[in-house]
Amino acid sequence: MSRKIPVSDLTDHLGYWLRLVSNNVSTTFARRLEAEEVTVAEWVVLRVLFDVDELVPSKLATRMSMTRGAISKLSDRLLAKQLIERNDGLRDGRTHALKLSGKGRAIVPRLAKLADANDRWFFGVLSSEEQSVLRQTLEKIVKRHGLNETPVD
Amino acid sequence: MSRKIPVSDLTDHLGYWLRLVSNNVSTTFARRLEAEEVTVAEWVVLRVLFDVDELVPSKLATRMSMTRGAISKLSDRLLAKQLIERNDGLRDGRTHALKLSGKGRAIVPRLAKLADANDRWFFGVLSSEEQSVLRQTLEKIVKRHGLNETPVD
DNA sequence: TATTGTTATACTCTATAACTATA
DNA sequence: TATAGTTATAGAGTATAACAATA
Repeated sequence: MSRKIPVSDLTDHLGYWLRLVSNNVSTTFARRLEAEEVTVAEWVVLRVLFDVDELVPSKLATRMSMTRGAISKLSDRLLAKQLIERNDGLRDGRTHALKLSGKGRAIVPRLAKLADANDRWFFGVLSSEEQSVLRQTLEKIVKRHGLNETPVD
Repeated sequence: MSRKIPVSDLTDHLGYWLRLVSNNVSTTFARRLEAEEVTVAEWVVLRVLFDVDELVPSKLATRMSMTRGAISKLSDRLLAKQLIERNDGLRDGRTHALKLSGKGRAIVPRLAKLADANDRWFFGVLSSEEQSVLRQTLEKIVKRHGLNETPVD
């Protein structure tokens, strides 16, 4: 008698469902951000700078778990859009500090509202209890695997 | 008196935690797949074809919620790797059927084991109950928002 | 005319590595 | 030497649109 080799289905994996939902949340958020001409990665940079005032590119790279090259291109775009500024007057002549421009600081609260709305829209189909459990579960995975980085894509 | 404008934090959003975990799950899975020289998107195509035997590119595009152009490039790569084959003998002369090659069919069980291992490794930090609840919650979001597509990135 | 698949273009993000300037 | 930032290259994904062949 022949016995079929068991091959798991795509939908057998939690990673599948996570990816399906996460991609949709991020893509929808990206569309909302388009109105402000900002990408998701750019939003993360702006929101981080909103709190810390000044940050050198290498710190930003670590914080966002992106390469220095990627941060360089990202900051180029933000500088071109005049959403951030450079402070070249640091002691260490190799580096410089990135900080929000007035325009950049002004836009962050609007972007935050878009993020709020996006989250509400997607997760509003869950009860408060379900949302709370989901968050705890995700945070547990993050903590157990040491995923401290800020995701951007 | 001045009152600070409340600006939500990145970590206030469930979308943030979802993206953080999902990106790590997918990136880790992508690294495992590198050993078989297959990308995540390619894996999904192979796994879909494993069940349906034959599928035309436009159906695949719908199923994976990718554009026809993207599927075209993806199938080019899979053809070059000889993991799939084309059947050009369809009634509709504009299209053709994609199907697994012998090599492609042989590799799917191995890839499925990699997917299993990746999922176990990531979500094994959760109890069975937590895993079950997480899945139900994600499926609820998918159903409520009509996200029927198979994610690929 | 509409549809299918291909191709071209452009953009974002990823990764590696070479390169310059400075420490 | 090592580090910080930039730049180049390549790959994979996204999207739009033009195009040829066929329905």
